[in-house]
Amino acid sequence: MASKTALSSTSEAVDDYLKAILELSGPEEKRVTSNALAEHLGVRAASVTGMLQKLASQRPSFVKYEKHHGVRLAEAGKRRALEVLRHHRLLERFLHEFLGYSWDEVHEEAERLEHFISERLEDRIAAKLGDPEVDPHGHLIPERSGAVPFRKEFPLLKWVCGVPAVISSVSDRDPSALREMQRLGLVPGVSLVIDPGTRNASLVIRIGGESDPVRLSQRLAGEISVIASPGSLPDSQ
Amino acid sequence: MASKTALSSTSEAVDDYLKAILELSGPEEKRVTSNALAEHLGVRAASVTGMLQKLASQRPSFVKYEKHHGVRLAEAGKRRALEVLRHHRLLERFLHEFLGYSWDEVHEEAERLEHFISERLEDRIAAKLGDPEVDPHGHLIPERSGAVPFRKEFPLLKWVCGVPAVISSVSDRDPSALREMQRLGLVPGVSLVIDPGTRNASLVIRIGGESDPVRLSQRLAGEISVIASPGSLPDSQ
DNA sequence: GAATCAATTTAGGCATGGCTAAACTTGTCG
DNA sequence: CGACAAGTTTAGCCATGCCTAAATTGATTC
Repeated sequence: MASKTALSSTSEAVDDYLKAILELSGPEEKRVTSNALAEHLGVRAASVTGMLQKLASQRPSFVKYEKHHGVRLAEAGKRRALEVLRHHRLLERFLHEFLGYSWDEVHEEAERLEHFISERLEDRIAAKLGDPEVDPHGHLIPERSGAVPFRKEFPLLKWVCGVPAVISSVSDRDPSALREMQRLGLVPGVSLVIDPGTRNASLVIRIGGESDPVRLSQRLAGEISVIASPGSLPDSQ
Repeated sequence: MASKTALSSTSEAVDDYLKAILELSGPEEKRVTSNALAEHLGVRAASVTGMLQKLASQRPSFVKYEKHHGVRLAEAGKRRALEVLRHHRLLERFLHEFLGYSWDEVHEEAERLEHFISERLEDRIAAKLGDPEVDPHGHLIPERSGAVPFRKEFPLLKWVCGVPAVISSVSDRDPSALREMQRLGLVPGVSLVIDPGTRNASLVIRIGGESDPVRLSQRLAGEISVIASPGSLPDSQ
């Protein structure tokens, strides 16, 4: 490798660590433990420690790391993590919209390519798509500037029985779950209500305006996030 | 890395070696020397030796390598090299046609992405483009099956003065040369004739039907390949 | 305050794919 | 034949990023 972007370039592995920290630290930007990272990334905790030490000691530093007390993103790390996340979501949308990829196929391809597309390609794809705000799973696409769009959403499993909700997003990690959701019509934008017949292990819901209740496994329900159905709650202002 | 394609997967580096051997060995599949590979790849000869030993000792073997006597592609290596080359040329065409990339911008982006696109994406891109036969620089795109299209073409520098020719392809490696060629209208499909006024160092040509002669630096002329203008030579049969 | 346990870090290794410096082949010329 | 130069290979080193096994630390709990 002769001369890339020179200062503080990132490898695929580094990208993956930064993305994982971004995701696991959540909107409150909590510290993330080595173990949580190890599990999320599918590597051993000792490998995580090694990488965190390297990321923390670089100039500019990608993470703030305190031994035995977890890690959080520093400015440069957050910037790169958001850029890669933007790549991922733009790619998913592009593959879906222009290349006939199905809902459950986009994630894997985007996961590989997100590390390697240039700023130029990122821009061309965004332009071709008309600067979209969400990916095919309903996740918000970070802006080019690094601004982070935010939307308060709730796990379906914690939603209140009887209150109408709209699916805001679904996890993109499990293709078979995605196929099942598509079969049931559980896609972002669809409204539903949790039925009183619900037990602990699984959820009974009514989808859209339909009257037939559907039983949802906890595994599937756990992949879905919702927001309040517009108009269902008085807007407090 | 847990479980990829398992048997004989390729790294970016391996891909680059195989592509380089394919290119340098030419249609006659001559043996390629370590030095030639080192120069082409921008690494030291010692590094090449190490890699060739590894490639030759794998099962199935990617190359046939004899110490001190160069290397040639084995079956598996040729298959992978052609696949990567197909990726490259399809990507160039796709970036040019669908994403507004200019002639001189496509190579760099395609060079990075060619290693990472799946068979599925390769197929979708090919379908979207209508299974094209050439890339934006006029190079033939290998078929999915691994079949190698072939066309006898000649370096413009070795073409005969006065005989009409058509540009069949131009090298994609030098963006500034490509911009200059585009400015002059020297793109694949354009016809030209070498003028008698030609000296050793540079070429004088007439482009298309125009009467104004143009002086071409040897550097630029060296990037251009031509075929006989249809009808200019009696078809011997 | 000490024992214990889980989480975490250190120590030491492995594979990949570069590098330099030093040896060794090969082919050519006298 | 023999010597030399160019080309090639070997030997030994570095960085990345993963691993296992063995410390170590922090947070209880008595």
